[in-house]
Amino acid sequence: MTNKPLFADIILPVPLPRLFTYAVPDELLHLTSIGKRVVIPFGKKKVYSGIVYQLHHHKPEEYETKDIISVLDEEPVVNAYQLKFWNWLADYYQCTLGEVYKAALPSGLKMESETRIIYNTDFVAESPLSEKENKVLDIIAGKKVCSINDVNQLSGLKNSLPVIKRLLEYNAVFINEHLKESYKAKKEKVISLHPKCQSEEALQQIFDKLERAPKQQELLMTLLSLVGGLTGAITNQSVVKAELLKKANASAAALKELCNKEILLEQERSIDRLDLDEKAVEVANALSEVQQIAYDEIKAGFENHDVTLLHGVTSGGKTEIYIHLIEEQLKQGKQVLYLLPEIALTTQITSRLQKHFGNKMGIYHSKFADAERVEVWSNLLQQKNYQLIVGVRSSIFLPFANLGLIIVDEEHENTYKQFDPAPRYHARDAAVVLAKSFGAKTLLGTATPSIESYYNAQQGKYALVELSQRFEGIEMPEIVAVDVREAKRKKQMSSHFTPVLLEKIDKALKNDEQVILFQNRRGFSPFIECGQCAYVAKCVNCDVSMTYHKHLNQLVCHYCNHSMQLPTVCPACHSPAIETRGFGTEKIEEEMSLLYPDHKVARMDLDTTRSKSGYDKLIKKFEDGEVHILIGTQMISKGLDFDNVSVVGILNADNMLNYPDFRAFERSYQLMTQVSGRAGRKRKQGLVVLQTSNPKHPVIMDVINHNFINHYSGQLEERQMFKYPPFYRLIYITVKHKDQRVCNKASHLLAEQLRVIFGSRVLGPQAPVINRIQNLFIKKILIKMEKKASPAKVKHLMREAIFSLQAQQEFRYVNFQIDVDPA
DNA sequence: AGCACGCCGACT
DNA sequence: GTCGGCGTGCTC
Repeated sequence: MTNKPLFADIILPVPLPRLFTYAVPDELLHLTSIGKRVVIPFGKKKVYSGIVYQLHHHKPEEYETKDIISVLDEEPVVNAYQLKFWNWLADYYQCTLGEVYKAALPSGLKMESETRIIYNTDFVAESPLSEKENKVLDIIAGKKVCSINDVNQLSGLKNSLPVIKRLLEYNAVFINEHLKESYKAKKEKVISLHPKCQSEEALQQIFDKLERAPKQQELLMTLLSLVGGLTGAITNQSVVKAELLKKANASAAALKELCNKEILLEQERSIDRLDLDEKAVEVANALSEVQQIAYDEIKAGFENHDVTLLHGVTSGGKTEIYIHLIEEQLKQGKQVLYLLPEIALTTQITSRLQKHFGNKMGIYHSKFADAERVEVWSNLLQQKNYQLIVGVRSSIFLPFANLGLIIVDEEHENTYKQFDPAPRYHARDAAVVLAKSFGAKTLLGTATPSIESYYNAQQGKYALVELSQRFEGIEMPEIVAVDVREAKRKKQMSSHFTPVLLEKIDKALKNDEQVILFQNRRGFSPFIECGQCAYVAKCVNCDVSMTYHKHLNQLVCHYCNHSMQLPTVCPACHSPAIETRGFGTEKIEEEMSLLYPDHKVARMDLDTTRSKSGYDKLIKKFEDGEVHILIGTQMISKGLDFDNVSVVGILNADNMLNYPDFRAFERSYQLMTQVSGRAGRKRKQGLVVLQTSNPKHPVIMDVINHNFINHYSGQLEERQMFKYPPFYRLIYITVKHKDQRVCNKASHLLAEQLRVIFGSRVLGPQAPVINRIQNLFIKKILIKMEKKASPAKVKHLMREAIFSLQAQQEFRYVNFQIDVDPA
């Protein structure tokens, strides 16, 4: 048999729309297989790790292949289900496999080369070096081995590359490309009883021998108590070294002595950071009658549907139903994925689930260290203990092997849609596809279904289960709309608060109850304006006004984070009459503190919860009653349960409703209903005060009446009339370029070209509300396709049009990005 | 996307 | 002259 040379098509973390073919050298033949990571040279000097996508014998003709350097894995890190799923994603959301790869793997499993500069200790200069060369060489000599970045930083030079290059020519330094693997298994030292001493008699003798060494004796005693007594010690249980020393208050020397005497044994154990011990697990609570009915209906729905939508009111006890469903899957040895929007994935929900599923449950969260994500990944890969994964959007990429169920909680949340960078995927929709590939079911749960999902349910594509009673007979909150315009006219407003709201807050605080105030805008005020000449401070990079943040005393751009000092006089007319306009959470916080000096006010928004602990701490404080008034952005609307909130205030319902987007009403309804759901628990009806200048607005009426169906049918009618989802499929093409003229021209030509094929389905190009972000001008083209049109064909034609445009010199650097099913 | 290469103006 | 900016082309 002749051995034909083998080639591998590799997925690389580069945004190029193709795979790269490498030759598999003979010595790696038996090691190379699909789904494994391989190290390959790329370009002149880069080294990457990529994923083997397929193997074949077709030698590429147009170019010489390079060889694979090495194979990193003994077993594939990506399985066949995943590769199939990646393919679907790349195709549906119009991105490259490389982009999917980048999004899918935790960075610890991706490796990029880093150039290392190594000092030549034998170097003797033949001719004197320049000042710069000397400086750089000294730095390298000092560190022996360093990266280009190190040199740049330490030398203060903007670009030290040319200098390094010259040093390289003199042979003063060497260079090698080194793959760095950022993930390292964490190790810890553990102590156990030495095997020689693992019997009762042996221990007795040892204690006798140690009579004159009380410190060592105490150490041994402590070990015994920590492992749970004599039996624990004899069955070889171990204790973390640091913990033992601390508990016994002993010195390392004493411990060393015991190890030398072969009484104790010190070993290194790589900890998974995951607890592998079986934990006591709580049995799930029995379902209430209503919950039981919903549970049965969900199961019945799965009989003949792949997807079931559970429409259950806020605090209807959905989680309890989920727990029962998960339990059932785990009993059958199936895996479950429980998806939550980023912000809702809090200790509140995870600890509740952990009680039931103990160490069978893994958490996949973007705020966790990457190492922990790698561990979740490998735990699943090796099919260790994890059977339930609770995670955010990106957990759909985990290496599942036999999924039985995916739960998408808060299905309506738009944070399931990734916007930047590609892949611009919707985790809910992708989850349905993922589940299908396993023959598994998907459960969508929410109190405020998205129009799309509810439509699918109404059409019979999804099964629909309604859970309309709140858990334990808690009443739905009473919602009152207060007319801000009228209050303003009557001069009754104190700042941004109507008398009704203040009165209710007073009452709640007097009763020792808590208050939540919702304002969907962070910062102090959304813009500052000169009272003299109407100058408004704008971002230098983006076409937006700068938001004033008082605690920083700075103006911040919410699009690019550019910040600047607050001017003391107007930059345009030099008048000192600079005024803040509008209001954000920060201002509300300040005003509340002034109005209620005896109560603790806290604010929860992006600025106060940048860290994971910041968020948890705030919630804990509020739960413990340390904070009486909580002010927040939409963050507070998501999946939080508080026991003692009697009043919720929505400070400005209008700015959501007026947002120029076809989903503005849908989103407003969802947001207001979800925020309202935070009010009232345990035998007491909560109150929601909704401040608006248009109390008769249909969306507000629907919120007040808890009338989802009316809201839904109204929206559906509009969607049909104006050609929006669920009747039409939307695709946005965003055109970006730093030169406005080029951007305009490119977008016009593209729209024209598309119109030839798609006619009036093409809208635009239009300048978005914010037409410049980070110095790039933006135009948008919208394509509205009938649902029945083949998306594959549409996308193909669209790609062709973009491709032909990009082939023109003028538009070579124009950036086109495609967003399928935009949120 | 990076990153090298090469051309050009600015400044010791 | 060299430093650094930026436009252009390439990656199996």
